[in-house]
Amino acid sequence: MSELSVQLPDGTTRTLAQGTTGAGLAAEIGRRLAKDALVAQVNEQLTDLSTPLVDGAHVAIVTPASDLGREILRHSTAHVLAQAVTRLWPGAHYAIGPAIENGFYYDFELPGDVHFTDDDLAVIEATMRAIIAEDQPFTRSEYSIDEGLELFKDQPFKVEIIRGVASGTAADEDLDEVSSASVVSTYANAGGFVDLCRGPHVPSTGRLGHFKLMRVAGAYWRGDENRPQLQRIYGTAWESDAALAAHLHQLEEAEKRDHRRLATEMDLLSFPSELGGGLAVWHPRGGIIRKEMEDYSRSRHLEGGYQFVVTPHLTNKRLYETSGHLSFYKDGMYPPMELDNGTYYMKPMNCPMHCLIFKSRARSYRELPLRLFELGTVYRYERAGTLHGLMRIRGFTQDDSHIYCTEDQLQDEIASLLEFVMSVLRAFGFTDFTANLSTKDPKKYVGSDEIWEKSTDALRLALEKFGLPFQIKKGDAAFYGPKIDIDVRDAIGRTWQLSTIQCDFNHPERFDLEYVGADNQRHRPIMLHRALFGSIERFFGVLLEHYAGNLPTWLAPEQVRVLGVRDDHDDYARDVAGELRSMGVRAFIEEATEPLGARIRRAKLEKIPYIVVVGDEDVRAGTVGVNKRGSNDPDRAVALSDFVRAVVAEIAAHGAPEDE
RNA sequence: GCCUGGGUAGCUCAGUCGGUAGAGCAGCGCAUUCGUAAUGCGCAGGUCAAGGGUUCGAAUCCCUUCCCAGGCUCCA
Repeated sequence: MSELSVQLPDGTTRTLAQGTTGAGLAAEIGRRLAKDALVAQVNEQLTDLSTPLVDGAHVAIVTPASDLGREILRHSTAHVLAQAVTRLWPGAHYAIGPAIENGFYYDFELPGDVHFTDDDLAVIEATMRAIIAEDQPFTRSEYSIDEGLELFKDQPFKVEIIRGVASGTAADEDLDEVSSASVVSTYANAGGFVDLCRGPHVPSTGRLGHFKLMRVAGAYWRGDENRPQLQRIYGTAWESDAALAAHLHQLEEAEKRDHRRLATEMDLLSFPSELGGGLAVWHPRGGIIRKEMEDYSRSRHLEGGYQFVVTPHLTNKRLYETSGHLSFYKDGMYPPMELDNGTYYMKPMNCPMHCLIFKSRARSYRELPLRLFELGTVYRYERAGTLHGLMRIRGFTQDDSHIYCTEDQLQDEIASLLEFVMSVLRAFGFTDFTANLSTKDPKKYVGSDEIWEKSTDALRLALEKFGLPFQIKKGDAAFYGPKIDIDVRDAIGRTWQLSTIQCDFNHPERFDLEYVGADNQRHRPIMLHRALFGSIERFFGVLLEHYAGNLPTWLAPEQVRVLGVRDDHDDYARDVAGELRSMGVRAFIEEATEPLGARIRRAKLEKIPYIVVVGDEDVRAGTVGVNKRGSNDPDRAVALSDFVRAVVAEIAAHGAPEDE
């Protein structure tokens, strides 16, 4: 009667006095756990440590060094941020402040026309540290809706959240802010700061402290650009100073491999402001990498049964009226050019033009699947603030292909596409793939339910067949058909969405595409869109970051640099480089006008895969000294013919399908 | 497009209170002739993003435009 029992994660049962809280349980288990405990997880539900446990519950104590623990820390740190801001700017409105990956944010509106600047972060952070030093308890209370509205009457964003929840029109994230549709829960700290929150929170602010405010940014209230723009402060928070330092170090590492920085350092390309934003020029060193990528792509497509097509950069607007894109995407297109015989646009996509190729004559079922491929350059007027290096630009080239097939061919075609895509991505060094399968948005789609179901199944089966882990994104498909997006994980664990395979029931309809079947009847083909790199520019950026600029030999702009020890070795060095070049290797020399160490250092900094040093012994014996990138232990006296053969083989192997 | 912060030599950056432009690296020249991550000396390099304004005087203060960064929104 006066006891209760709970089950712990290890399966054991504990008998506790009636009214024991999560904190009490942690204390019974051990002093260390009591000190570390942040919140309790009771029957999968997170509660404050101060909440009494219920009989028969499964209880786990959440500690900082866990995903859940960090999320709690981050959420509580966000509250401290809001408390600090209201202390520094009395009358500040605070909106929402969730935990996010690696940290947290909180959105604010300051009184008057005041805005945070970067310099304010240090002041806010100092105030937060003071609040943490005060070790203020987080005290939970519950109120009725009316009481809640009264309590937050000076906080318009909180009022809007409470009203929304009360009227049942709230978004999911708002439910995190209150407790239920009829109960408003709050957490109070010292000094009169109260925040709306479902909780739970750490017991007191003293549990926090391993955090750093990162930046201030604008963010629309409710994510709606027609509503007021608030100011968002981002921070990162961790369970220990060591974990915080590790995260900051990781950010520095990511910055070092930033493709914009590497592209400049390695003299690959630039974005001259004379061109305008989001438009790149490729320098010789970037150009040769791009050529290798394109050559490889073309050769694989040729093997894969694709037919190459070329379409213009400009088109009469009628084409996009037919495709139906003009009404949807006009804002994302460059403005029209009015000419004598009509209105023209820069092309933002290749698909409608490929449809015209399909339509140019009668098609037989014997031609299907018809796979059209083009490295097609398109122009999209991306909004100024969205541009980001090579990842988001205004002029770019898609490795774009459109496949026309019958319904019966759909299944096999998708399966072979998936295999093709991953095989090519592997050749570029990516090995870790995941996928998203986007399904029909019931509010916005064209095509019959049967075809949606059939094609969605085909996509799903293909993913399952390859054992590719995937998540279903319900309702995330474009209106014209379901799709698979493929993400790759890079060398430092970031994921990038690259390839896409999309079913399209819209274009064949709008362009009235037909083929004649074996039954001598006309049929509508299904169209698949497929981009593998997505955009060559973006893929190039991802590659650079993945390899931190240390591109594999087949892609490296300069593959071998030959250095004579003294200038009387330069002639032999030239012979070596010439021999390599005659075998198709990009090899160059740097004459011996500087000490060898300096020239080696430069070549290393330029991330050249092979540095070849030749001196007296080499001239005599027809050998070279090979200093391979990443190695600190050069090979001396390698026969030139052996070296040439090895490098040529390495370069040739790049793109060999992995099953060879 | 919106919010905040920026734009100084090819790159990275300094430039105080408004007094007229600096460093390192890279480049070029000369010397140095060297066996695996920096040889020395010298030279050159600038419409301080662009335009306008205030001022005796503007890299510096104000306005407009362009470009960049981080976010938000958007992304066929």
